[in-house]
Amino acid sequence: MSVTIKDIAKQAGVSYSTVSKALRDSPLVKKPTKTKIMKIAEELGYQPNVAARSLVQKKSFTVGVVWPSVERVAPSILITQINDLLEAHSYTTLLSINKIESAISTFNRFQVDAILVFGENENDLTNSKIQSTVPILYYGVQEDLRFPTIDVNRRLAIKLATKYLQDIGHKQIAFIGDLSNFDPLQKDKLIGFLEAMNVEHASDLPDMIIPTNGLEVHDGYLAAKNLLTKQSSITAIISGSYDLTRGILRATTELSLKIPEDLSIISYDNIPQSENLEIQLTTVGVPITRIAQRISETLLTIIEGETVQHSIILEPELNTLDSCAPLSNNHESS
Amino acid sequence: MSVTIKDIAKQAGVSYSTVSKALRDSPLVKKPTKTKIMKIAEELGYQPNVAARSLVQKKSFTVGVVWPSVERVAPSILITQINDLLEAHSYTTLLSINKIESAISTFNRFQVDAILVFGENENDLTNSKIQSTVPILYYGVQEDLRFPTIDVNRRLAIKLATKYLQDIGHKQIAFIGDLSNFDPLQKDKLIGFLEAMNVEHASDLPDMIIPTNGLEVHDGYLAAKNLLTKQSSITAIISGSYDLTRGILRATTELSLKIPEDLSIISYDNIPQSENLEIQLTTVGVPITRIAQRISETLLTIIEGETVQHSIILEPELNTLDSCAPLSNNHESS
DNA sequence: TTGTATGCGTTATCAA
DNA sequence: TTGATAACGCATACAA
Repeated sequence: MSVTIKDIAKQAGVSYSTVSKALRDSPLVKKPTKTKIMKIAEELGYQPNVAARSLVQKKSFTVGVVWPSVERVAPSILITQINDLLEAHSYTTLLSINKIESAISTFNRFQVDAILVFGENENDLTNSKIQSTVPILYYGVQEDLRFPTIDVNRRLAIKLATKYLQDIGHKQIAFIGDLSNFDPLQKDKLIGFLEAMNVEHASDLPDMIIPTNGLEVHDGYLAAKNLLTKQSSITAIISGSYDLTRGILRATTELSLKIPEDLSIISYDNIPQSENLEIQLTTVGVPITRIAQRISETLLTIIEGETVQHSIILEPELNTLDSCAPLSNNHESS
Repeated sequence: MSVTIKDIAKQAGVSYSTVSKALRDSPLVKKPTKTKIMKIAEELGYQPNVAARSLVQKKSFTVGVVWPSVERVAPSILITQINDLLEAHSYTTLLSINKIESAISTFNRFQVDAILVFGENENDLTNSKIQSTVPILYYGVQEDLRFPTIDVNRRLAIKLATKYLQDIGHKQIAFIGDLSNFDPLQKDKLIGFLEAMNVEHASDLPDMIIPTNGLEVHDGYLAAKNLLTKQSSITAIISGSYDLTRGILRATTELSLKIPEDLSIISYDNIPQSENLEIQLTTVGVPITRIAQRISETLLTIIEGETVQHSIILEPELNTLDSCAPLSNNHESS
């Protein structure tokens, strides 16, 4: 049986409405009474009942996050950051790993103040009839045109990377990315590459597009090892993800290739380089902190009932560090 | 503004208490009235308000899951299964990725019916004063002696595996596991190995204990490749995790080793083999379905207010498939 | 500065 | 078979 404000009131010898005010730090309560009440609440281990509060306030100070694919590691850092940001505004986040429809329904019953949806990229179920009184924000994929969406411009990211390499003289540039599933997010990166390379189809650059069988470290390793042992004309690599890059670096180390002297590398990446790699990577992408920031802001905005831009696209930035070098002449002749 | 039973009552021309009964499918309401009400509720997109319901019922039909380290992939399959199992009993699960203390506090305010904690293995904060009106169940690590815990017997798992290999004639058995962090869960596996091998310390078997630098596929790959290229006396490998095993298999494939003819392998594993490996692995561990089953049951039991065994240890099973073979004489001589 | 009364949406008890 | 009403825990407008 949990303790209520009435229990505190009894202990403190005041009315329970006074307790309610005191706990909310209202100026309508004298300091001594307030401190006394606070102390008793503390002692009794009082926890305000969210149900009761949200019933009267019509607000739960809670954001529901729909996360149907827990297995995927990538968004987990993002979630953590969003959680922290929202917490600073005294919002709690709660996750549901149910299917999107049922999760949204749950959150509606719980009267959360907003819902953030991490879409499943696999199946775009635009047909599903989502009913929600609560405002919804999508991240990643536009699944439902009725609700605003935030996404990052992956295509431009890879395009930027490619152009940069071209600017510093590279022509033989390889793109290593996962094209094994029909993940539109991964495909988009390839398109950015094709655009920068000024070709229509992937088949126009058979030697420069190196598909992997997944997004794991080892996939990058295999692709790079394969590429670098048999083909020496490549002077730069663009990697579609951080994990692939780690694999690529393992391959170059094994082959005793020096970065950036023998090979330039740019990695698509959102995550600030926490792990100490052998080298400071040149990366391209939208920093995850910026994504988290923008999502949190937008969430708070739609909670206020204000409307937001329907489709928010976050633009990537190139972060030039040590893993790229201009193409020197002696390199070209090798 | 969401629709309430009063809105439905008005539409249907009945009292709202009748609506309440009808929606709960009470026998106290005539069929025609019931169907009529149901229909209107449907049309209006009615969603029952959990706050109001749990306020009066003192029950939210919700289980809170504390999951402070979203990044870790391993438990995610488990959570998914538990979620499904509980859903079948009409319970909803909600996850929190906050720190354990704050997550538990949140769930208390939400008046969930039970809390499941996936402990952080890194820091055992037994000292933290956790206040909870709601019953708690720990999984993995016993962090707080006041609450019941479910765990799997990793030590026995590896011991079983080792003994089995010994039974079929192997003597030169290697254990590949992650000992890089001070993760007690991983350490426990090593102890099982040492017990079966009948030695006190890891230093007694320098050539047979192969530590990796992590639990990733590539870590297993490196360890195995290193081991198998320089040391040929090993006839069997016990792998501390499924991912390590995948790496090990890549190494053996590269080295053209035949499993089980040239080398026997047993993998620690909870997950039913979904991925089609080249070979049907002999595995040891507690099947994840069994873990999920037991956790769900226990959760439901403590929700009923009944007490459960304080420390539940799930015992592993050996699942002998194709990756192990008795040690033949010609092998021994090689 | 404190206390009283009302209502949030729902279930449950009792009366009709 | 239906309807009126109290109660859940809390916040708040209003009275004291």
